[in-house]
Amino acid sequence: MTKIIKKALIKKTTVKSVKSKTKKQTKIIKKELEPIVLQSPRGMKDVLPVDQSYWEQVRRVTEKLARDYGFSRIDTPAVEFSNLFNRSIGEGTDIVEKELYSFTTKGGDKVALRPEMTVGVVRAYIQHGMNVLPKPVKLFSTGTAYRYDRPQTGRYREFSQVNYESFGEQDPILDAQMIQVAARVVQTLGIKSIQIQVNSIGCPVCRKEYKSLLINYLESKSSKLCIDCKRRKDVNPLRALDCKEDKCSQVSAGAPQSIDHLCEECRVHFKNLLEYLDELDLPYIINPRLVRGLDYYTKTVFEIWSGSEDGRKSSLGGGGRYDELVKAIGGEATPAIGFGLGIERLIIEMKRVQAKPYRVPKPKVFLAQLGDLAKKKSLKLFSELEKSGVLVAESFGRGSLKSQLRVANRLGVEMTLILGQKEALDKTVIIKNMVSGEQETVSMEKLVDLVKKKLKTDNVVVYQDHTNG
RNA sequence: GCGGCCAUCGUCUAUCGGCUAAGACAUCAGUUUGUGGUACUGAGAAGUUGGGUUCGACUCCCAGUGGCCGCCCCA
Repeated sequence: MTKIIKKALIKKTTVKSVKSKTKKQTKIIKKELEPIVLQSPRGMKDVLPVDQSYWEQVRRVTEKLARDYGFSRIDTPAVEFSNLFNRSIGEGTDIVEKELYSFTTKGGDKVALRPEMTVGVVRAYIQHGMNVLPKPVKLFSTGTAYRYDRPQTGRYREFSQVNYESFGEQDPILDAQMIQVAARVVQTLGIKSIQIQVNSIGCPVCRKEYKSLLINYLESKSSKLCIDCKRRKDVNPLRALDCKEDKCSQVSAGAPQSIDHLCEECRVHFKNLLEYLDELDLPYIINPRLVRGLDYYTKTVFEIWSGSEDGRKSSLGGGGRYDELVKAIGGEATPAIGFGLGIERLIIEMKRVQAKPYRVPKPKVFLAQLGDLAKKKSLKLFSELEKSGVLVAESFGRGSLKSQLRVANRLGVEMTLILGQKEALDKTVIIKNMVSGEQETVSMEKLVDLVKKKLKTDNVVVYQDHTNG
């Protein structure tokens, strides 16, 4: 970025010295001053038309399930005050420490692009006094989030999430239901083989005790840890349990596990959750080393993983309970739980398992026009068809009938309406059946109804064939 | 933030220290002007950027940029 500006500045000065007097040349020079890089910023992708069928499918499924499970939609800004994230996600976390897109506005406000969805929803919940609504308050949101890290497949600096949050209910039945919703979303999208990982990291009280226990343990085995984990044991000891180094996993195998050191309340909560999950027939595995990268979680944490056997597994999303968060950022104490799923990751997985995307309806009628008068009339005819609900394709810019029919053929339409000079004068239109090639001339007045009728008849035939077969 | 691999038309690929950079698919136009497919003809379309080595670089070297993979982290 700075490089480009520098380059431009350098060019500017050199150009000035050889600046010509003619206007034309100045114009060309001006163009050179601001080189436009034809490339989206790092880690940010265009979602192209060819991919929209997958996105549309995700939108449909996630929104429908949100409604089915009683979630109301909420949209919050992509930008929030920086300290909202610092306090809730945690000062020491990677997300805040090195991945936050933060900047100061012209007015001097310190703001940041949201690195996840939950915190903004919680802020909105408090700000708008949603605590007066009947509990639980269930909110669904979807949008982009931003993290400044190194892009890879399924990991972008701008990425999209769907997010489900529920406020005001502490019963573990809700934990189970949220996990169920997450699994439902993923599986409804066609990703059947998934793995649900659950864990409990306790409440602030028992987690603190467990933490010091773990630190003591790691301290005693310090010599057997890798360099990273030596650092981790002080910063975030729970992370050391997740290290892939051989020697570290040996150490962590013998390490105290958080679920063995929960307080009575947390232990019962977790036990009940597991019972609900059993009741739901949701297969899960307890991953005692599942910790999440955000500080606000308490008790239940979970992740949904794609279940590919060929090695490559990726987390599609996750979430957990955050009973302390609402109070921590200024609301009244409210138990809550939520989860997010990464849309890009869902789509990667859908493609991998060849899940069906949403089929966008295609036009079955093509409108071809020939000659000046017909061209003028065709514009209105098109809109009349559109208004009556008929999907029509056209290629008004093309001159020859031949090339228009070629397009019609390639689009695979059922019929082409031909409006030529002669027809325009007679107020008629030719209907050409693209399968049989038969043509008939009909009056302009009857056209719309006739087209609709023809399409309908065809559809009926299709349905009949279907049921009989 | 660290390490590794990669970079040619819209897409996929080829080639070479001398390049007028080749092909396929796709696109557009046409094959006597009011009818689709196939076929045929033609057109447009590329070396990521900046330096260096060299008589000469798309090709070799360095850096930037971007992508991919691993770590870290996570969606």
